Amino acid sequence: MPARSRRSTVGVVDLARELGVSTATVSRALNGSPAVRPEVAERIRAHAESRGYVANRLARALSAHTSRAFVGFVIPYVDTPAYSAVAAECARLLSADGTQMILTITENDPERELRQLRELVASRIAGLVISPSTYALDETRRLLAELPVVELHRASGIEAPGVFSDDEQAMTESVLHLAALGHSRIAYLGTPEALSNGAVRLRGVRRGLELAGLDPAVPMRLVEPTRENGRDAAAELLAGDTTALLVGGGSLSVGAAAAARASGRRIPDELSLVVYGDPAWFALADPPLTTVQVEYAELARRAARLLLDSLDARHAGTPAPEPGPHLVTPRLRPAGSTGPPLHR
Amino acid sequence: MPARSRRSTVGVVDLARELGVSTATVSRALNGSPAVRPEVAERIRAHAESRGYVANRLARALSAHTSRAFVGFVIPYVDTPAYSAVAAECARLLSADGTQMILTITENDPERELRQLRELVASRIAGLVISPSTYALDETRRLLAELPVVELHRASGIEAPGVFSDDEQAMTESVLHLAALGHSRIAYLGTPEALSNGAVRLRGVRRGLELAGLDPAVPMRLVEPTRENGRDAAAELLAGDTTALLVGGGSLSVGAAAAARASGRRIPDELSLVVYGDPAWFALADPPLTTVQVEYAELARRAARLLLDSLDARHAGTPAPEPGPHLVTPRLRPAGSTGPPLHR
DNA sequence: CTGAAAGCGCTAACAC
DNA sequence: GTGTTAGCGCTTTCAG
Repeated sequence: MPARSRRSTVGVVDLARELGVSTATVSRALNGSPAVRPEVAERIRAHAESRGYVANRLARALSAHTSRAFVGFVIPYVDTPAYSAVAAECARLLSADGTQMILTITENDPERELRQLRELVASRIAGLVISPSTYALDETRRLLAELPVVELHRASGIEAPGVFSDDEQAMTESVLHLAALGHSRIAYLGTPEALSNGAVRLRGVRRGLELAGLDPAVPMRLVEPTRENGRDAAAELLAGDTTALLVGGGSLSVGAAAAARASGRRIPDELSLVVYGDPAWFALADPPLTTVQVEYAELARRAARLLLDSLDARHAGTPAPEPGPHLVTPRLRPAGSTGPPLHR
Repeated sequence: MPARSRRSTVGVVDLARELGVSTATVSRALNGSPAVRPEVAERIRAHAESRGYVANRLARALSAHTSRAFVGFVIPYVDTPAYSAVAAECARLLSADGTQMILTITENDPERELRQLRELVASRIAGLVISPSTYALDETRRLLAELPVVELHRASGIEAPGVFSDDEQAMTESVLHLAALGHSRIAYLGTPEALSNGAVRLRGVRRGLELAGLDPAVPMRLVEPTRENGRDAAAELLAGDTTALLVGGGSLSVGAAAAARASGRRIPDELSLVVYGDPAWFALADPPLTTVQVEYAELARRAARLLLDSLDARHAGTPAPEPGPHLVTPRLRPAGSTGPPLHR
C-alpha cells in the first residue's frame, strides 16, 4: 500500500500517479474531452471509479471559470406548496444533472434578496432560478443580467426566460364559471398588483367580468399573500352582500376558506367559493372546494430544463432559450363549493 | 483608474494593492483575526466595503480546510409541510450565519442518499442536517460519522445530536383522549416501524392503549407516508367496525381525511378522527379535525442551532453538543372530529 | 494525443 | 503586527 496521506480523499494527482499519466490527461478523461485516446480515457475512468474518486467541486469550480457545480434557487418562502413543490422537483432534476442547488429564502425582502444574490455570485453559481421579491432593487437587476436566470412564478421585467402559471386565463374562466351559475355579485381576493402574478390574476378577473357583461367595479381586496391576511380580508369582503368569492392565491385561500366557514354562510347556497392551490387539501372541506389547480411539478420541470438549457447554451456559445414567458395552464376543478346563488 | 482586468470582481489582491498592505493582512482583517492592528483592520474593512468586496466562497473553502461556506440539507421530500417548513426556517437561520444551504432530496432512496452525500462531501460542506432514508447504507453511516451532523425527524442510530418531535407522548395522549371519550375500538394508521418515527409513534399508541386498559391488538396499518397510501389504508381500516381512527403522519392524514369523508360516516358521531400535521389545513374540514400539531419552526430552530454549535465546537476544539435526542413536544388540539361514539 | 506548468482566489505557516 | 510564500485540487493554455 502506497504511502498515501492517511484517510485523505483520492484526487487527480493520485490517479495520475497510479496510472502513470499526467493530471491533465486524467482531468481530460474525466471531463469527457475528445482529445484523449478512448482506451486511455476508459482506463482512467475505470480506475477513478474503482478508487471511489469524487471530484472536489470547489476546486473544479474555482479553476474552470465556467462550471455548473452550483445553481441558486431564490424564493420568498418555501413553506407553501407553490414554492415547496417546485423546490422539490427542481432539486431532483438539477441533482440528476449533477449540479447542487443552493436554497435561499428572501422573505420577500429586497435587501435580503440582494445580499443573498451577492453571496451566491460569490459562490460562483452557474445560474439561478428566482421568484423576485415584490420590489427588486436596481442593483439586483444588474446582477441578474450577468448570469443565466430563469424566473419562476413572478416576473421582474428582466430579460430572461420565465415559467409562470397562466393565471389570467384561469381567473377569467373562474369568473365566467361563477357568472354562468348566475352570480353577478362576485368579490375578488388577490395579491397586490405590484406582484407580477397579482397583476396577471387581476387582469384575468377583469377580463372575465367584461366577458360576462358584469360591472367591473366588484368588491376587491389585494393583500400580501399570507393566511392571516386571507382570513381578514375575506371576512371584510364577506360582510358585504356578495354571493360569490374568488380567491387568487394559495395562502390567501386557506385563510379565506376559514373566514367563509366562520361567516356561517352555507356553501354553496349562500356563498360560492373558488380557491387557488392544491385540490387535495381543499377536497377536505365540506363541501369540497372548487379549486384552480396549478401543476407545480410541471412548472418545476420547465424551470429546471430552461435553466439547464441556458447553462448549456452559455457553455456552447449557442443562443440562449428565448426570454419569453413559458406558461403552464392551470385547471379549474369545479367541486361542491360553487353553485347557483340561492337568493338574489 | 488602474488597469484592473475589466469588469472582473474585486479580490484580496486588489484590496491589498490599493491599500498598500499584503494580502495576508487583508485576509486577517476580513476574518477578524486579533493579530492585526485594530485601526488597520478597520481601514481595510471599510475599504473592502466601499469596493463592494465579496469573498469568493469557493476559494475560501478550498484554502481554509475548515470553512462553513456550505452545509447540506438532506431530506427525503420537501413538498410536505413536515419538511418544507423546516427547510424554510433552517435556510433562514443558516443564511443569517452566512452559510449557504445545499438542498438535496433523497426520495427515501438509500442509493441516491449515498450518492448525494458523496457529492456534498466533495463540496466540502461543513456539516449537514439529515432525515435519513428508511434503510441507510453502512457506507452512508461511515460518511456521516466524519462530519458534524444533526438528525431531523428520523434517527438512523448514528452518534449525532438529533431533533425530533416527541410523537410518543402525543400518540399516547391521542389514544387516551379517544379512550376518555368512550372509544374502545380504535384503529391506527401510521408509518412503518423501520422508520424511526414510525416506531416511536407506534410505541406511543401501544402505551396509550395499555394505559387506557384497552386490548393492544387494534386494527392497524403501517404504510409509507404518501397521501395515496393514507387514503387506501384508511379505507381498509374504516371497512371494519372501529369507532375511531388515529393517524400518525402528515401525508397519511390528508389521505385518511379523504377516505373518512368518502366512507360516508358522520364525524364525530359515527367516526372520531385524529390526524397529524398542520391544524390550519385540517381546520378547513367540517367539522374541523382534531390534530396533533407539531411546531416545525421550533424544530428547525433547534436543528439549525445544534448544527451551528457543532461547527463552532469542531472549530474551537470544544466538545460537540451532546448526541442525545432533542425533543419538541407536539400539542394535541382537540376539535370537532372527536367525540363520544354514538352506537357501541 | 499527452505532459509540464501556470493559475483560480483565498488562507496559513513561516519568517521578519 | 505584517509580509512572503506555499499550497487547497482542479482545469487549461502552451509545448511537444
